[in-house]
Amino acid sequence: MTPPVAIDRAEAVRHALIRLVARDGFHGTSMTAIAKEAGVATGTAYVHYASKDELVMATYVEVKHGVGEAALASVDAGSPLREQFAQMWTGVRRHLEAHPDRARFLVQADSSPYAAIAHEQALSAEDDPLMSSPVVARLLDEMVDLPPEVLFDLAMGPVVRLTATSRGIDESLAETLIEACWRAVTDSGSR
Amino acid sequence: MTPPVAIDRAEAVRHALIRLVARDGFHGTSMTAIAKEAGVATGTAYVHYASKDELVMATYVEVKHGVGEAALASVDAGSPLREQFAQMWTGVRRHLEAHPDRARFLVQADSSPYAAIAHEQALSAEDDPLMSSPVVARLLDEMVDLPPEVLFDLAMGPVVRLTATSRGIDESLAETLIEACWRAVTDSGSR
DNA sequence: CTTGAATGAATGAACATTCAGTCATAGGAG
DNA sequence: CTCCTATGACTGAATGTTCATTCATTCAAG
Repeated sequence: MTPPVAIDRAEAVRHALIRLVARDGFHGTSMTAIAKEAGVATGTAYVHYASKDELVMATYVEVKHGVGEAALASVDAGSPLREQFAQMWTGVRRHLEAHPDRARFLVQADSSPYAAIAHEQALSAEDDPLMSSPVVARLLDEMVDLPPEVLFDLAMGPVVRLTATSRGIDESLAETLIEACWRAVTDSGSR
Repeated sequence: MTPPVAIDRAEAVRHALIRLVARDGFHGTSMTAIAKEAGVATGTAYVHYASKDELVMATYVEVKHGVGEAALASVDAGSPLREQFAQMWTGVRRHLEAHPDRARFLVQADSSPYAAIAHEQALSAEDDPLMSSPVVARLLDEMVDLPPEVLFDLAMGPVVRLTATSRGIDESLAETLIEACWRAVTDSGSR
């Protein structure tokens, strides 16, 4: 008769970090505030993470993974590539619309010095579900000759940044934007 | 016989802020460190700015203006629109390559809560040299039916983010990217 | 002499991190 | 089954540091 769900305090701390960074930025988010938001004592965060930086890293990696999974989960491998692209895009859109705090956390973490450190350490490539997916590999093949990170920025950057905004994305905006992003990374019949 | 250039300490403080945020992020950049980097006393920053937030705002606005001016300065009003776009893009690229710290500062400020506050206060529209330019207005007219901020993100976002990166942009990457960005915001002969 | 920029030591608040102690649980001994 | 002990998550007050901000004072220029 264990309790139906033992509280995962490490997760509570990570999610509190996401919420506070989304609202107040990295400056203005203290460990004290995180612990309070998570409903946990100050010391508890340090049971699970050696330092604030380590907590931020772990959270960043978790959020990135979540986005990657959401992207892949919505792709039907039988569809044409252009269709697969729209499915991925929409998968990410829905995931981030369901978790707008993660979008806001992500854009800030991605453009902060944390991102550089994280990519050196944890996200080399095989750790990233997107990079190691054959579905994505086929899509990248179809695209313009540009480094993968640049292609990601062109293809998926706008969804992430827009869901992080108060504006949000309605159906018609989504449709127009998917087309714009596809056009950017693809160059069907030119030159 | 005034000294050839009286030191503009307010500017020195702003530029120190940019350098430190570029290296260490907003967290990890203290007023003490800024003053030291600027070669002034701690109190001096407060002679010119009422608070750290006000200093950040002023710096953010200055950097944005600089990018806007660099964009416009390189446009030849007689060229075809597609050409004007490339000129603007290249103008921004060169400006940020000459000041990589500003690129790194900009991406961080733009995705932080500071950006939202700044846009409420100082950058309504008529303050933004880009938004009030007829050249830009004609370009926006030519583009896909999307909100101006989204068009900016698609058209110029990649330059800013890439110059903020260690990777940098070589000539061939620039050419390919300008085409990609133009394709994104424009939809000449489709449907 | 007056004015206002510039100074940097001083201040109190807020910060990240620590740690001595509490408590719930698990497992072995009886 | 009951008791005892060991384990480790959890706590929050305490620690020393660093922070943003202040202000009495100096200084240069008019």
